[in-house]
Amino acid sequence: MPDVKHFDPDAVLETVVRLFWRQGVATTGIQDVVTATGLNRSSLYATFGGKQELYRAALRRYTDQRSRPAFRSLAQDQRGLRAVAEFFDGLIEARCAGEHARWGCLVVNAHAGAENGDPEVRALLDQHHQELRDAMLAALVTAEAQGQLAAGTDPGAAAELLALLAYGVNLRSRAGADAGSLHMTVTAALQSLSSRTVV
Amino acid sequence: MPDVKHFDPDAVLETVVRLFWRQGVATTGIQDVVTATGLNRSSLYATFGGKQELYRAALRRYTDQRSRPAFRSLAQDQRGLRAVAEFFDGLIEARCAGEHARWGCLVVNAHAGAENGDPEVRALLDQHHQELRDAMLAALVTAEAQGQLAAGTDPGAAAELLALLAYGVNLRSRAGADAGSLHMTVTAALQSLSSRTVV
DNA sequence: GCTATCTTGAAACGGTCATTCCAAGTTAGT
DNA sequence: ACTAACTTGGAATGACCGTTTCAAGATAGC
Repeated sequence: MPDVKHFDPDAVLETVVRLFWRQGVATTGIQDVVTATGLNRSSLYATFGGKQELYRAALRRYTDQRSRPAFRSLAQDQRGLRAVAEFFDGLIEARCAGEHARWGCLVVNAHAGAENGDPEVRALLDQHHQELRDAMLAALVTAEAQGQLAAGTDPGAAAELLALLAYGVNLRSRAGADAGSLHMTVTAALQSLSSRTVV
Repeated sequence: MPDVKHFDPDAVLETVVRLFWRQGVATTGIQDVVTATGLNRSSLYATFGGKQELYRAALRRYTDQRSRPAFRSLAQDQRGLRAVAEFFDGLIEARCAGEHARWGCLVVNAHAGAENGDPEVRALLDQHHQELRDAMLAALVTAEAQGQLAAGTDPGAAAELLALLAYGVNLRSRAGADAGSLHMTVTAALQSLSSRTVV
């Protein structure tokens, strides 16, 4: 009986993700969203609710579609430190060149804003961090089993270290950090964790 | 002949720093500044100019009064890796407890916002990064001279690594990261850089 | 005490913010 | 074709944004 939506909510949300990602939440107005998506306020509010709910939905979509797949392939990669190195290679490439260059990471950016006061947002940040750390841990456990880790290295602590390093890469890339310098830094980190038999 | 200011611009700026630091720039209105400082719009604009100039001044004050002194004492500390460890200890303590707990770092937060589009802000971020890296480097060169670094460790790359780690600590602490976990991570990082003769 | 020069208080500026409302339009089942 | 249920366009909401303006007040040198 009812009328049906004249747009694809998923495509709209993807547009919103990119808006918040590039410009930040606080500096992006509902008018920007209306202009970029082409739909009007009524449809926007009826579909997603207000701005904060829209931001939460964007954050969820970002982690679902971008973060988690990358974490999954890292966790499943059986090559140990090589897997970690390639994860960072892809990250740096995506952050410094191409369509999303200098956008950083939506989740990392969210840490710095005032929007992390929202408990639901905070929970998403924590979940994202845990998933990143766990993926690193899986790769490091594999590396350890293959004798790639330096003696006495705690995979758990090293996983947390690499996760924080990823935050740093995301942050600095947004301010224009040089890709070569970031690559060098990651290489140094991995070398410091590795037994010197592999490099 | 003229009248003289009825307030201390330096004290006002310190109040503004804390406002921007805690709440973020985008979410802090001029009205918030007026309320927090007690002075009115005329005096505010006559003394500091508009909001963007006020923010730039706050950033300069933050780096002058908070970042740079910490960097200086790190660079001058002759104990090598121990100096680095204490730098991070102080950082984590300041970020997770006390008056500024969960505020993160004003400069790190600035990376994520839209305000880094301002060339002058961008320059401040780059300068801050360089000073942090240089301080780390000085400590690491000292460590190397004392045989504290693992063979084959490049102090320059390691300095950059530790700088990025500091960004990660600042970011995650703002989202409520546990101090103990951060300490553990820093310890793991330093251990991975150290020759196993010292711990 | 007068004056030149600055500061201060308070109101007002146009613009943009997120959100709401409602009449008109569209659809699917009867 | 009629209707119930929903969507859409577009205007309107009041609140707040950063900034400007200007008359009144305060100060230091004469």
